[in-house]
Amino acid sequence: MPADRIDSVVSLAKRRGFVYPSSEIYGGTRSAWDYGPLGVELKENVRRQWWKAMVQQRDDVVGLDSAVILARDVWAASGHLEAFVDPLTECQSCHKRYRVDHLEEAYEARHGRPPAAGLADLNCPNCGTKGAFTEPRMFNGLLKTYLGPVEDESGLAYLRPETAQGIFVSFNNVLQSSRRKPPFGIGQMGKSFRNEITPGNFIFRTREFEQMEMEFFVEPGTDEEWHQYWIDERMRWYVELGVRKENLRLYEHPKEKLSHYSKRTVDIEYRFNLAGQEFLELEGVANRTDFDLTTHSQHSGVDLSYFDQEKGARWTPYVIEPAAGVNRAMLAFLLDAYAEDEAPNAKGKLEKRVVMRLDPRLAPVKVAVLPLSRNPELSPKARDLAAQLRRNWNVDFDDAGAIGRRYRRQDEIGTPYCVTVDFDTLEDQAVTVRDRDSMSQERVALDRVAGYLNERLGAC
RNA sequence: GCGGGUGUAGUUCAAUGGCAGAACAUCAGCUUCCCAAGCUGAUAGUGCGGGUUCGAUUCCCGUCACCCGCUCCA
Repeated sequence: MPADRIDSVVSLAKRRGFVYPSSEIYGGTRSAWDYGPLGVELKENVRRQWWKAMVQQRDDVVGLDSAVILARDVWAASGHLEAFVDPLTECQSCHKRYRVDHLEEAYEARHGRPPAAGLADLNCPNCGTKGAFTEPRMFNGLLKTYLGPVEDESGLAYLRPETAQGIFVSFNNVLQSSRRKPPFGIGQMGKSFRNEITPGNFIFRTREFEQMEMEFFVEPGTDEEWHQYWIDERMRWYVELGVRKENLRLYEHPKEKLSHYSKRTVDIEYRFNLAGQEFLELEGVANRTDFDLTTHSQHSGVDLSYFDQEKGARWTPYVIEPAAGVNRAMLAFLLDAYAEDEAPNAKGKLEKRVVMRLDPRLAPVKVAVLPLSRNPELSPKARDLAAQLRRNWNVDFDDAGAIGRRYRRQDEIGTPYCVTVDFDTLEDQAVTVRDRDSMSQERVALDRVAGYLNERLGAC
């Protein structure tokens, strides 16, 4: 893979309308990107494929679309208020975490004065080691807003930093209304917000981003098996949609660095070659144990455990969570689809061709209809065909300029099929269908075009 | 957050303290045109804000954005 592939993809993204810097006419705004006409299609296709694989095609998963702004108590219970908002430090000896202000208050209470050298003067309350604290850090913050007419504490609300909590707090409702029982899952896609300290690297880390999360509820004791199942399942998904196996790898989180809710987390990493690192996280598959359901039971006073009729026992399900980023997935698909090869030009000389080898299910445009030239007979015929095909797929119609150039334009955005209407069409009622990858051409009768494409594109 | 770098048309690059150019791309027209062909024409730019100056795209300051490195990364 060329080292500058990311640059080529970023440039192509802007040029062809996948991704632009947001608010560009005002100088841009940090870490915000807009998805253009092709980007919105690609992103939607990524989402659709996830939903199909994770919800629609499974009997044991149902969907949900919860609110972005949840009750404030949700974030107190989930641990996010504590873990996300305050300056935290960690003892490098025993890896216990503290709020910096708590430590300093405790010191002052004992000595009557604040620590002169700050954290370096403090002993770890747990293991006693002195001066082993990391620099205090504001962890990923929650974005705040104020609801209602007065901007005061009573209206304070948070934008969700993950979609998962909306699932946990609706657990009982879904359980009841969908008549499912563990093992079963609840899937959800949507925007989340994190006040990242260091956003950047194109769309890789942004403060506003989109998640595809699924919480899979299982009986305690079966959780480790299910965890492995979902790791494999998610790897398979990426590969099936065009990510090369050699560009993926698994990363096992070290025990001492696990997040507050997790027993084991395995990341699916992709070779992004960003931020000075070869592999970066694409998706996390976490075993969240019964942490979330238990903590919400305690804080809300509503029992979120499950009564197992068969066994006559009540237990709190463990949760396996595959949590993917839509934007990261889209970038990975773009990077692995990007290819340069050679194709003959009008003079028969080989020239560089940029081809996005996107899986047809992901391609923003499925079919381009191209009359051989702009002509009072060809163009209307081609327009009619385009209108007909448009009932099933995203279709581009283009009659401007040379035919070769129009093929190249479609190659660059990953359109799998080009249909050319030529002067013979007026006689034989047939068109040429050209395949993006094989560059092969086939003559297909006009009234068979939709069927021909349907065989190849299926339910794209 | 720290250090460094870069901001000129959609893109890649020129030039200049005194009218900012080109190529490619885009758009329109001509061409029976199957892989970025040809011809004619058109649209389009000094990130933003100050300062110095008769005059600033150029020099200075600030700011914003992006890139690289470090840091961070539940």
